[in-house]
Amino acid sequence: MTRVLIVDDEPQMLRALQINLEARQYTVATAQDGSRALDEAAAFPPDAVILDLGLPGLDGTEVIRALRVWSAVPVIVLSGRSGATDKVIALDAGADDYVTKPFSMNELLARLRAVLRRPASDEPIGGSAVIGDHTVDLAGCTVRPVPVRLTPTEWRILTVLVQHPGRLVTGRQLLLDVWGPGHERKTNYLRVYLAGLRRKLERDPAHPRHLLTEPGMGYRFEP
Amino acid sequence: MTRVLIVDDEPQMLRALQINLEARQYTVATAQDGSRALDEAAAFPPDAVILDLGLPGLDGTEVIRALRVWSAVPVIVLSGRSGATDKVIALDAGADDYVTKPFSMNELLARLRAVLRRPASDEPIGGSAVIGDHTVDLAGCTVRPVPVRLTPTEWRILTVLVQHPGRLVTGRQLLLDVWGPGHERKTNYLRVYLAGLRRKLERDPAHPRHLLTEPGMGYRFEP
DNA sequence: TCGAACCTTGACGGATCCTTGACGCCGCTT
DNA sequence: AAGCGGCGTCAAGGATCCGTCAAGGTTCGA
Repeated sequence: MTRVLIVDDEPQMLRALQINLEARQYTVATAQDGSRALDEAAAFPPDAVILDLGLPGLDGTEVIRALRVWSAVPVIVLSGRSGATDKVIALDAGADDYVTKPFSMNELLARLRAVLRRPASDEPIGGSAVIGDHTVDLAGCTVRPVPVRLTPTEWRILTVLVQHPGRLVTGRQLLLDVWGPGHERKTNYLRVYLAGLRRKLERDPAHPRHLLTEPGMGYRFEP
Repeated sequence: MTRVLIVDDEPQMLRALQINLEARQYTVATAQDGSRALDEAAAFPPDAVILDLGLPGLDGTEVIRALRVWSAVPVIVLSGRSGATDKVIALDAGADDYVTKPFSMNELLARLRAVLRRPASDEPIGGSAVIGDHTVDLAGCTVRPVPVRLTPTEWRILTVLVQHPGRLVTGRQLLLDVWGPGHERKTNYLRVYLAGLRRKLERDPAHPRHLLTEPGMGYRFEP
């Protein structure tokens, strides 16, 4: 179920939004001022936030900035002001969209669908993976129980693969993440380093079970 | 360098946007109609698209849908219409933002920064479908629970079909999306690859239930 | 200065995939 | 009944991609 946090100080607006969203099967949480909104977002991380700018106490822009310190949750700003500078300030503070009152409920819902459509970016940093007889710890850059020495480039490649377990990673994506823009064509790098990783980690490097290759597509880490 | 593709049929609007964006160090590509925009986006994938809705020929909404078949690039729609239904249609077609003319250049730039801020998702669009005993995951290019290996061309065809569930996709459209312009006559490709897909995914390849042929028309994915 | 570890680059055989043509089946038309 | 076009199937070739190896080139510390 998709959780939406609505922040507004006007009870009737809050209620109207809540009814409309719940009718569309969203789970709704509400807050009437900025600090309570931050508490609520921290306690139960929502999938999206609808935020009125004209809040008592903490300014709406400050709420966005505070949220953005630790969360990438999509934020749609509601505001009575239609001035361009207000929009610029809110968007640059970290808002994803800006809707001017009065607005159409259908438009707001469409914009909500639009920001929710983007891939949820709650991917954790680090993690660990089991390959053959080895357990690799990405955060600590260590391999247990038998210590195996990996080069920096090998670590970067392994990190990208392990952070998308079971999913295919395009050769282009891998080259982009590890070597940066401008190296998308050097697929031979990947061949060399994947061979090295398999030789060091796989039980049978000739028949890998975890660091798989998808011909023509890319590579995949299979847990 | 951040690449932005601007699509507008009015030369002066095109020029004004280009000058403003280039002054902010963006790399700008332009197109004056929908089909050229799609060609340009396929040849040099941009990091964001600014799209005028009132295009000659191909409708702006259709441009978004065609883009969304294979790309998740952020799209900001420009439009002279401020009606709520127009916004809803464009946003649900896959647009990320909707700006009504006349607009402030600073606001547009702020919205551009907002859509570019989200993690670079040059990954293909996701989605999943059930075919026979298999569940195909387009985002991860995986088939569960029994792993099935599909070739790159098979994935591209399946992506186009699954993105239009229940709807007919003409052979021409399929050839255009998968092989690009200039291959519209090679319908035998489709026969070969559809046969391969059915052999790998359908329970009874001789009597397909999900990857259907509409004689004389094209193909259809039936969920 | 030297050496070691690492990164780049090229070449080659083998595996995989794409393309192409041929053949037979089926439904429709003549 | 014969002809025709669209479709499914199959196999062979050519093109492309991948695994492997080895030889420089670079960086960094001893």
